[in-house]
This record gives sequence, C-alpha cells and structure tokens, in this order.
Amino acid sequence: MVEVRSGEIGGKVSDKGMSNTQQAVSVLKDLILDNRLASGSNHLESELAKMLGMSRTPVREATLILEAQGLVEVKPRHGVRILSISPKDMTEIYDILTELESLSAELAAKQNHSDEDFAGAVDAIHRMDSTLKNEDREAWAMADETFHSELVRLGGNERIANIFRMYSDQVRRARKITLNLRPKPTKSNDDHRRVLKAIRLGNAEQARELHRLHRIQAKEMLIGLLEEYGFHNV
Amino acid sequence: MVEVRSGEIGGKVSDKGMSNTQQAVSVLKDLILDNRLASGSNHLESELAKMLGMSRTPVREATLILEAQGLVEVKPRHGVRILSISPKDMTEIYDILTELESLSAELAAKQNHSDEDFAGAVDAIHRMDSTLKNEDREAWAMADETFHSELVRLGGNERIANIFRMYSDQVRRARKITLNLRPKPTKSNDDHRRVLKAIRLGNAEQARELHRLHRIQAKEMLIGLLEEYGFHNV
DNA sequence: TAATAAAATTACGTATACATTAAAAAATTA
DNA sequence: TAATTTTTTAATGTATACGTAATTTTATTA
Repeated sequence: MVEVRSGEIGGKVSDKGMSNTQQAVSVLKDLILDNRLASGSNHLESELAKMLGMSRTPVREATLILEAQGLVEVKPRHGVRILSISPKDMTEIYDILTELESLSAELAAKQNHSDEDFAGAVDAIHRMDSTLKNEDREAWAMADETFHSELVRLGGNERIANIFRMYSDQVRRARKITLNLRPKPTKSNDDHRRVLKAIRLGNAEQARELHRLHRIQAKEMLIGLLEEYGFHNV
Repeated sequence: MVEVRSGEIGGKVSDKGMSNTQQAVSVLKDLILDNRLASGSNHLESELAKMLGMSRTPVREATLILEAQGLVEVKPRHGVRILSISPKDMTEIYDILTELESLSAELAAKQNHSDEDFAGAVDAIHRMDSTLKNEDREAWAMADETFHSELVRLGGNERIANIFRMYSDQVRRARKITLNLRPKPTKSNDDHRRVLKAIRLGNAEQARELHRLHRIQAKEMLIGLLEEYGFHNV
C-alpha cells in the first residue's frame, strides 16, 4: 500500500492553508495524471482515505469535485473509477480546444497587449526551440503547453482558461504516450511563431485561422498515432 | 423561512433513487435559476440544510458540486454566495457557445443523420414559429434553447453538450430579463431554418458560418440590451 | 469618543457513528 | 449440478459531535 502525504510522495511542497479536501483534490489529481492511480482502476473511499492519511469526509468531497472536473467517476459501491481516455475522447477534447484556442488567438489580436504581455509566449517559443535542439521532448511538451496556455491567457476569457486547464489535465496521459512516437515537432514551433506574429500585428482573422490549422493538424497526427499503435484507452 | 422539499416547492416530482446530495444539487439549482435564491446573496450551510430538510453533509457536498459548475462560490464563514452574471460574463459565455455550437453545426452536417434524428430540431423550429405568433416569449425561449440543444446533440460531441448545459444554466437569468426587452425575434427563426437546411444538405462550412453569424448577432443584441438598461449584475 | 484588546460566539472542517442496502457468500432446493 | 433463496458482509450516504479559527461583541484603555 502506498502512503501519500504532502511532503513525502504527494508532490506539492506547501500545503499551508489548504484544507484537507483541497489537498486531497491536489494529491489525487497528481496521482491520476502520473498514472500512479491507473486509468480504469477503482478505489474505495476508505482506501483513498487511508492512502491520504485523512478521514473519508474530505476524500469524499474531493472525489465529487474531481468528478465534476471529469477525471473520475463515482460509482456507489464500486469505488471511484479513474477515467480513461479513448481516441474518441481525444477527438472531442481536441475539437473543443481547437475552437476555443483559435478564438483566443483572435481575441488576443484584437487587444492592445504590451510587449511585456507577450513575454511568456515569446519565452515559451524560445524554450520550444532549445529543447527541440536538445531532443528533450519532455521539456518541449511543457513549453508547448505553456505557449497554448499563454495564448489562452492573452485572449482574456477566463472561462476558456478554465476549460483549457481542465482538458489539458484530461489529455496529459495520452499526450505523454504519443510524445515519443510522433515525428520531430519542428513545424509546431514555426506555427506558433506565425500565430504570435499575427497576434502582435493585430491580424485577428489570420491569427485565428493559423492557429486553427495548427490545431487541426496536431489533432489528426495525435489521433492517428493513438489508433495506429492501438491505444484504445489511455 | 422557506421550507423546500421535493413534493412541495422544490419542483421535481420524483426523487426516487436520488441521494440527498443529488436532490440538494437539483433543488438548489432550481432555486438559483428561478432567482428565489437571489444572485449575490449569501447563505450559510446550516441555513440551506434547514431549508432543504437535511443535514449539513449532503448540502455541503452539493455546494461543492455547484461551485465546480460555476453557479456558486463557497466562501468559508460567509456562506455560499450565489454568483451573479455581468455583461463581461455574458460575453465570455456567449463567445464560447458561439464557437462550440458552430462547430456542432459543422460536425452535424458531416454526419449521416436520418430524418428521425432531425425531428427534435424541426419540432423546435415549429414551436418557435407558433409561440412567436402567439406572442408567448417565454415558450419561444424554451423552444429556442431546445433548438440549440438539439444542434449540439446532433454534433455528437458529448463534452460540448455538457459545456452547453452548464453555461445555459448560468445565463438563464440574464436571458429571461432581456427576453421582453428585445425586438420580436423573427430573424432567429429564419436563421435556424437556414442552419438546419445547410446541415441536412451536408454543407458543413455553410452551416458553421451561418450559425456563427446568428450567434454573434444574438450576443451583440443581448449584451447591448443589458448595458443599455443598466443590468450590470443579474 | 475612538482605538485597541479580550471574550464570546459561531460557522466551518473533519472525524466518527450508524442505518441502509447493494454485493458477495453460503445455504437450500430442484 | 444449477438455480434460487437466505444470510452475511461491507461500502456508502447521512447525521452528529466537536475542535479550530474567524468574526462579532464586549470591555478596556488612551
């Protein structure tokens, strides 16, 4: 049995001010995204409670929150089921992100952002370049996600940002798998550069369409890989 | 003090098989959407528990779920705050729905739906026509929401359906207010007819763009009305 | 009186107890 | 043996108890 608490395995260093419920959400999410709670597996409330070193009450609350976020399914008397992601799920999520990120690009282009506002996105692109040179795909993926997240932030729609975070969590496992199967993502870096340029020039429609295309291509490659390699549930 | 339980005021007729937590979610949601729990107001867990005739535990769980759905904010020691909707919130939500519904129209057009599949949408349009003739705007709004919901269903992306439901709930109060301020929504009916036609003809790009335009116009009118009449928080 | 400190209140977060009921196991019957 | 019924087990849903800490009230001081 795994004993998981903040300072030990859980990950997060500082739990200060966090309620047990919030801690449980955070730790469970980490465990799920790391695949240490395997997708498809079931876990009783009491088991998780023992694992997290707290009573059932906050664990139960956490599972309800995670269920609302789409990471688990609470099935009475069968425990909490860690949801897996199928190619169909990936398609659904990528379709949504394609639309909402493209809209974000459009909205970002329509605003009067300062150079400072773009610093995060510029830095992300730089890191994508350098990590790609070093063949560090793990780090490249992080920088890539940062760029997308910056794009969404620049768009200024907070609800899109929430949706983005939620679905990024859900597809992380699948992305990790395809990361080393896919060809070297040189084009992604170029795409991002072009999108950012269009945004900075205030060219909303172009930014939107460029990003949309980028996303659609990324989706097709990813789904293709998942199906080609037979990952029907991740 | 208001005593709210299923058969009495709560609304839902059958609570069979529903846990108290689920009932609490359902009843509280109804109360919020009906504005019987006013937006902006705060309510202690114990108050809601007494109101719903159950202990704090399920009520607390319900508020966490409703918080994850964006209807309330849980503020320790200040109670549960019923969130209000500002024009900015409306803009955010309508922008999201515009994209996701337009995508749904596109996806629907790309599928091979039978006539039966379209029955719901066709019926909704008929009801929009008849209710408009009878000047029954309340009923018109219901039919309109049904059409949009059918559109999303035809698109086949379940996550979009979830997002749609969630945000429809959030904007219902605001829509109700503008319903009698707006001009007679004749054009909406025509728009829907055209979108549906494009979908049935398999003209994905046209369906997408038609619906997109429809949504953008609806949004601008709605936000315009809210601001014109000074509804800064609904 | 206004500002500060002390005391009282009380809402929340959590643990725990327990009834309910679904699932599993055992016993019975055909 | 296979199917059915009964018994047992145990996970959940809910109520409740209670410590903690934030807030409010009261008292004290300048």
